[in-house]
Amino acid sequence: MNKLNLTKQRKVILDLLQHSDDHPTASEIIERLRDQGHHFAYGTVYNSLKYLTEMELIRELKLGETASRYDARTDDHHHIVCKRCGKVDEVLTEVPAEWLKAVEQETAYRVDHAHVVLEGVCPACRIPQA
Amino acid sequence: MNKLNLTKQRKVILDLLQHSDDHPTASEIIERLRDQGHHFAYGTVYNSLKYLTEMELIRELKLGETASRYDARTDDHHHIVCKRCGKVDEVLTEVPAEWLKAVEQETAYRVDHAHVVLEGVCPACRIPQA
DNA sequence: TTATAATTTATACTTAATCTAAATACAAGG
DNA sequence: CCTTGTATTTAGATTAAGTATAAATTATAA
Ligand SMILES: [Mn+2]
Ligand SMILES: [Mn+2]
Ligand SMILES: [Zn+2]
Ligand SMILES: [Zn+2]
Repeated sequence: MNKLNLTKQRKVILDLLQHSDDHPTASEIIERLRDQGHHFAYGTVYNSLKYLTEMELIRELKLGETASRYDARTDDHHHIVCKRCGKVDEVLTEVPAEWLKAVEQETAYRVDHAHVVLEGVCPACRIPQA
Repeated sequence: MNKLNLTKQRKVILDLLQHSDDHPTASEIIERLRDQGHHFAYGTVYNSLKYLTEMELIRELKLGETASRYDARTDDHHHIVCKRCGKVDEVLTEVPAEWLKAVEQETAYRVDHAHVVLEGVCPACRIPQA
C-alpha cells in the first residue's frame, strides 16, 4: 500500500526488463547493465528485483533451473522451455477453469494459482541440420 | 540401458522415499537417515538421489523452493503447495490433452512434458482458528 | 588371488542469493 | 540553505544447495 519509490537503479533495471524480449536471470541482467555502462552493486540488483517483484511491476520465474528468471510481463501466463537450447517462451493459452475445479475437488485445497512449466523443442531446434 | 546397481546406500534411500508420505528435500532425507541410524556421506545422498532419478525409480521435483524435493511416485502427476504451511500434495488429475495441443499451436514447439505447480490453501489450514 | 572398475567418503569448491555495516542520497522542517 | 531522520546503495562477508575431487573401500571378474 506504500507509494512507489523508483530510484535511478530500480528504474534502469525495470526499463531493461521491459525492453528485453527474453527472460533474463539476475546475472544476465548484471551483464547487460555493464554493457550499458552501469555499475550497480551486485546486491542492489537483487534488492531491486525483489522490490520490483513486490510492487508487481515484474515477476520472478522459477522454472526449475538453478537461477530465477525475471519477466516484465505481469499478466498471468505460463512458460515453455526448449530442452535443446534453453530458450524460454511465453504460453498465453490459459489453463481451463474446469481443470482447476477438478483439482480443487481432488485435493480439497482452495486453488489460488497455477503455474505450468512445459518442456519441449522450439521451432529453431527442430529444423533438420546439415 | 545399463543394469540396475542398487548398493546398500541406494537401497536404503529408495526404501526411505517409498515409505514417506511426503516429498522430502535432500537435507530432510539426511536427517531421517540419521534418525534411522545411518550415516552416509553428504555427497553419497546426493549421488544416490541422482542415480535413482536417472534410473527413474524416483523423481526430482523443482517446485520453486530453494531445494529440490524427491518423490517415489514416478507416474506423471502434478503438485500443489499450501501457501500457509508448505505442505506438498499430489495432483493426479491430468491436464487436458486439448490444452497441450493448443499450446503447441500457439508456440510452434513440440511439447514433451508439462509440470503444473499449483498454489493454494490446504484443508487443515482452512479450518477456522480459535 | 589379483587386477579392474564402481562406489563411498571427506572435504574443497561453486553458484545463487542474502545479510551486514558503513557510506550516500533523499525528503522535510526550521 | 542547513539539519536531521529515513531509505537506499555499496562492498564485502556469509549462507545454503549442490557439485567436484581424490583417496579409501567395496564389488566384479579373470
Ligand atoms: Mn513470460
Ligand atoms: Mn508427488
Ligand atoms: Zn531450442
Ligand atoms: Zn496448509
